[in-house]
Amino acid sequence: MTIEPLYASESQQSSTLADRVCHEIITAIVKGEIPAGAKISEPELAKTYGISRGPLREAIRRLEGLRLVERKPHIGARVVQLSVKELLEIYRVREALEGMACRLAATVMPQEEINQLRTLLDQHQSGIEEQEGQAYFQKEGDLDFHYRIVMASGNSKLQELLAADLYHLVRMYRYQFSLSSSRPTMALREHHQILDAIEARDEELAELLMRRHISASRRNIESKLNQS
Amino acid sequence: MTIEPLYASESQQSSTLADRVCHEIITAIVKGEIPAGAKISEPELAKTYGISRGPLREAIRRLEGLRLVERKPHIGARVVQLSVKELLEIYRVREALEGMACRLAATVMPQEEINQLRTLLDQHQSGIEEQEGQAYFQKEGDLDFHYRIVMASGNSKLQELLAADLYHLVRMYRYQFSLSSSRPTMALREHHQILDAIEARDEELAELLMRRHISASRRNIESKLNQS
DNA sequence: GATAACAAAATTGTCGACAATGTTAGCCTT
DNA sequence: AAGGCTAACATTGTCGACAATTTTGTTATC
Repeated sequence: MTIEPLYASESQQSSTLADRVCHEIITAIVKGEIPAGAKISEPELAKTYGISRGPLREAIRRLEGLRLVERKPHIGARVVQLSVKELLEIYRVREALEGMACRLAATVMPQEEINQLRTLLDQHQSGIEEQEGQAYFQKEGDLDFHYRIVMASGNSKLQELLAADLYHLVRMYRYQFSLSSSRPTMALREHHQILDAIEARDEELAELLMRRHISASRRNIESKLNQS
Repeated sequence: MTIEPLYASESQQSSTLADRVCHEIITAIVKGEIPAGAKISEPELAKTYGISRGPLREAIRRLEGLRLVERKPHIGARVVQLSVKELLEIYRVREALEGMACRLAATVMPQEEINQLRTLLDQHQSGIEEQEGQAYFQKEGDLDFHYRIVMASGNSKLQELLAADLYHLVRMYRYQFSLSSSRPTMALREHHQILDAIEARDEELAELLMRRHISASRRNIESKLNQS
């Protein structure tokens, strides 16, 4: 794994306890170590991370803004409860936003970055063939591709809404339901097609392919979860 | 003014100091009482609102999540600095998201709500004719229309991203630059056309008109700010 | 007069303690 | 025995004080 997921670089130590613990809790929630719907006990978490309740409460306030927890005054905070309806809503929003991101990327993404991303896709290919990195691809690799497209769009608001807000929830849903593309080969081919369109500077096709790609993921999830 | 802006109903007292003060600070920032780029002094603000620094810091953490302030460790928080580039980026994002919201609203918005919204537009009309409510329309009325469309979309993620996050910034930009539709009559006509399309359950047209409406606003801002 | 090093002040970060609210368990009444 | 009241407990909300870091102001040197 030579190229690391970009968003994992959030793991910088940020010199303040509240920020550091905030990232740790995000990871814990995303990976399900703190299960969905669980109550967040301030004294307990404070002890777990070895900090006081002050910084911890600040961290919880940020988690609230990220929609990872829901707070009720004088009652406490709970990890957000997952619903299939909301997951599908997120995918509809992603369709609109990432379609736009992809169109922008087709215009402004430097050739250098395109080459790097192509390399990343090749690594995903190897991972799938060897069956060893499949879990990685399912859980993180796919989103890493999307992440880079979004960052390449050059629209900072788009970057904030998707990469800083929505993607935490998407990752969480994937870990929880342990679903997400049971179609890694197909998804990877679509990634290549999208990148081809970007490299060809074909805005319209790039947007279309991205929307179709996300739409396919959504329908995949839909059928999987409806049958159960 | 019989129908109040819906998002103004955030002014509920939320039984905890941090939440209450958070809303107060949001209003102060949006209206420019705390000017853009200004440093947020914790002791000073704490004294202003008569609270301790604990809840205040929690409030600041939420403002950070709303992108209304930027925080640097050990240095402090500053009100976000406005840039024309970002404002235009927001409008591009709104084009995508509100276009989608409008398409959804065309499908699911109850006739009852459509009628209410039509009444609201009539009030805007009176306000413009009498020239008395023009300032209101420019600053809040327009966004209130958009707010209701978004809420009518039924997609909770869309509602969160737009109404809970982006709209604070949009309102702030409008107050700061004291710009926004110097074309209230034209904008109002477009609002009616959009509502017509929703009432006719014409998804495609509704989305198209909303995108065009926001795009026109953006170009209006663009030309205004480029000439200066 | 300008610059660098140092010291003092102010600000942010963190903590522990107290107050207010919500929850729970036990008791009493019906 | 079931339901409601009460009191004890636990948790959240708030505060003031202390520690760490940055900024500011001063002084001495070049």
